[in-house]
Amino acid sequence: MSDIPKAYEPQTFESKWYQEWVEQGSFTANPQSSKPAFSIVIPPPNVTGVLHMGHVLNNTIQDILARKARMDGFEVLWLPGTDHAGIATQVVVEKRLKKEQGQSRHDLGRDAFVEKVWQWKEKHGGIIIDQLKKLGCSCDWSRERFTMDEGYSRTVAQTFVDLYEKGLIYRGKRMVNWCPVSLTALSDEEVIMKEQKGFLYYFKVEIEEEPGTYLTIATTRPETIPGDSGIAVNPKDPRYAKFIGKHALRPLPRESSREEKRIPIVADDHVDFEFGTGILKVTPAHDKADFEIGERHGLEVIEVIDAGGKMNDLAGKDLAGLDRFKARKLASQLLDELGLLDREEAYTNNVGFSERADVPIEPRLSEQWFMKYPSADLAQKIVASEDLRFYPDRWTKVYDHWMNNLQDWCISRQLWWGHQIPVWYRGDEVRCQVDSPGEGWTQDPDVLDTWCSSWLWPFATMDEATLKKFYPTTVLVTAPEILFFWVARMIMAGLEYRAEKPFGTVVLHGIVRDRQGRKMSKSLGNSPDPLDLIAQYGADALRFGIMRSTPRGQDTLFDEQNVELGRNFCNKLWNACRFRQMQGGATEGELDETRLTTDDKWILLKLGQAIDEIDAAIEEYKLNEATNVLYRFFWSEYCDWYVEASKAILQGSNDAQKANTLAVIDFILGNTLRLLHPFLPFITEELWQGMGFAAELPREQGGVTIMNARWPKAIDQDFQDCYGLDECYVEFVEAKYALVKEGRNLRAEAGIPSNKKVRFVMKNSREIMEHDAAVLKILLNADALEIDPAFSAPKGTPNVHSELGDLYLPLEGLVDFEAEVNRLSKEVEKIEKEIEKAKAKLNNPNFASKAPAKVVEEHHKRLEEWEEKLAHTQSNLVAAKSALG
RNA sequence: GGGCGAUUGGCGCAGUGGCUAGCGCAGCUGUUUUACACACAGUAGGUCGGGGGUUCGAGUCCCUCAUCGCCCA
Repeated sequence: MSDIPKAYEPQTFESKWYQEWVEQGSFTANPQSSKPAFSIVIPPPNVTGVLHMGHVLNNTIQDILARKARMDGFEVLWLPGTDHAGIATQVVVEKRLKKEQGQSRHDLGRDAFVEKVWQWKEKHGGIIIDQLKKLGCSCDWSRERFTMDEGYSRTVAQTFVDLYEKGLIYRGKRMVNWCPVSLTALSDEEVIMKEQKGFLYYFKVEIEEEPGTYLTIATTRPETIPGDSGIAVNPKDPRYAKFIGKHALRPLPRESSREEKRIPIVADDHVDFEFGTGILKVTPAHDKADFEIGERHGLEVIEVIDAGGKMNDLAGKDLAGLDRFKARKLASQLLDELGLLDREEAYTNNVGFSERADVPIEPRLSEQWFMKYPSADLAQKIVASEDLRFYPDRWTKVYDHWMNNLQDWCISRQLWWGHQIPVWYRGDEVRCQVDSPGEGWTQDPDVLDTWCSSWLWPFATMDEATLKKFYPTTVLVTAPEILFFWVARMIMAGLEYRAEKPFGTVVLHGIVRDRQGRKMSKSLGNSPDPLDLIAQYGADALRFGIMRSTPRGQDTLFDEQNVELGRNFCNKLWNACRFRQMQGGATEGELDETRLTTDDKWILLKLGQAIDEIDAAIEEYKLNEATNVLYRFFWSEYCDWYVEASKAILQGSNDAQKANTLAVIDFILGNTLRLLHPFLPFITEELWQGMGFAAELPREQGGVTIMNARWPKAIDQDFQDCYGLDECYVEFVEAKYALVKEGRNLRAEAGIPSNKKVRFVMKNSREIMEHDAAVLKILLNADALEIDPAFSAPKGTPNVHSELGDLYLPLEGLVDFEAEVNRLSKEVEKIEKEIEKAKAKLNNPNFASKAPAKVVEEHHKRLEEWEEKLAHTQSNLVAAKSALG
């Protein structure tokens, strides 16, 4: 590091170190290791995906935890991989096929299409993995897994067979959420409720038994009228009781015969009499609640919308062939023409949308595979008993609520890309087994929901030896969005198949939003490309920026400024190391207790405090807090105060003292680099090597890479005793620095530029040692600092009062007394207010009698301090006034 | 409709019932001083969403209302 560039240029070393780490095998987990295990499985990103800010946040957290654990002496496994993402991937490849060859998947046929998807995956599936490497993720790439790997797929199939044999998987004709664009069933979790502005159509039906009598029904979906097979009212609703058991005439299709139009009026408790007119049209084929009502009353199921969302022949001549939304308009028109449309009202309701295709789902009766969740009770208990913990812990309630309302899981998808269901048919025979029973058997064409494979991720990715060492995993880091999709299901799968929880802790982080709080999305164009940010600022800067701005468990409002701030921090670190290098001298000298200055003791104690705070923060997964402590310690405490103070020695001529200061600096920097390494892996490695810290250490303590360095130890009592680190030095040094601030303020008030050297006089009230005087001088940028306990200043000399004494800025006729009077008057006013407040409190007899003695005493002391300050300021004010004349 | 969360200087956030409510960014003023202008120094800016209550004492605890966000129906 002889030739360090002035500015921090991450591009010059980030990829170099990553390659080095991989070549050294630093990320590889050894199941035979005798060290304690720490393991994380990555939430596998979609194989079709590209890195977005959410991944950056998610993986940075995991990397911090993994790197910290390595430094703590754990054998770490961070297991990476990707997810085959059934619908998303199939759609991507289908679109491509259409564009490039003008073909649909049906033109190719199933086998050829699946082959195409594999080709696509081989070619493009590695993109996101490469991007994670750019971010610095220390995953064990030798164990990279894909949910469609052969071994993994087999486990998925075996699990299906097992649950089938246990009677937990069954096939049935049910109402499912159907996506008319993807042409597949979806699970409840894949349906997103969205508010939609629409209309409530009020239409009339005639009572068959009472010609001329009409009932008015409100519906949001008049196009489904041809599918109505009944009318329902609440039996407790007096308005309609007399119609129960009679029949209504369904107005559509128009061409139906009177007999075909005749539908029964039934009584059902589930009808809400507040909604609309309190009368419900029942369409069992196209609404889940209606289906249930239909079942209770034996109503016919009339399907009028096909799989693609178009009206079929049963919808009647007028509507057949139309898209469902066009049909809605036409249906209301037809009702109007028939004189049966009473009115339309604007109405906002919640409509379920397909998560993937972003179109309204169509409830549809179809033959699907369903799963009753295994080990659900245990899964609920293990979280309730805190044997498995969520951070932040409020998510336990959300989890619990979902677990209390478990619905069977629709696991079949009408796709080609995925794990084909291991069920075989020959004539009427059905067999559930992993491999084909032989000739003449055909496999169920459906594939499994992607989550029905990824729920096995924490163990299906590991071989026996790995499981033995690393299962259950230590922590799972993910977003609450997939608490039900994935986390809850993994818990159940883990308990069922490993008889053990899949992870001890779940860390749930927020969503990355833009500055205005909007979710980042491609269509809004508000999502920056992390790779661009890395190219511009460096991966470390991106990591630091996002961690520093991410409140625990709350959403992150992302602003590129955060990354810039991260870059600035790296630049500061870079230059602080550069400054050390420029002082020359050997690295890592021993600390000599007898030569430690008050500033040395202060910074060592501050380091100790920072280590304690960082340890505590990481322990609770408050990584932003840890980041902030690092920022504060390094920038404000070390650079702004300690380094500046150390110049009093480094620019002096005492070589032995200089060497000791350098030893303190090396001690602090060595610790700081290690503390920062999990957050900023690249720059810390570059500097660790460049500063020569690596050279002197054994391999397992950071000799080869900072990755293996030991996490800093707390500055414990032994250390403090050994180096005479008493808390009284913190107090003294902070009083010293407070005096510096006051003195600098005096200069600024007097309009003296910060680079102009001036003379100060200190009338000290406590003993000031030579070193401390030198530090005061350099920090005040004074050309002279006289220490004179008997100093008598000319009247009106600007001065400040402090714990260590009074500091005067003799200006010989240059004082602007008017400004001074102004400033001091304000000061007096402020102090008087504080005194009033303190007095009021102390004069309250209840305060004296009920508050703890310690608090009362503190208030007395505070009052005294204020009064002393007031006296001083007032005398200054009087002097300034008299000088003014 | 049910649940969860948020509300503290312009912005983003900290704040175990008790120091003068902190921090960072942005702002303003000054400075190219020998690590860093991606910097340094100084400085302004807040009756802690409203209202009640408990308490000697409330940003902090309780009740209530309001606004915003998320999840579930």
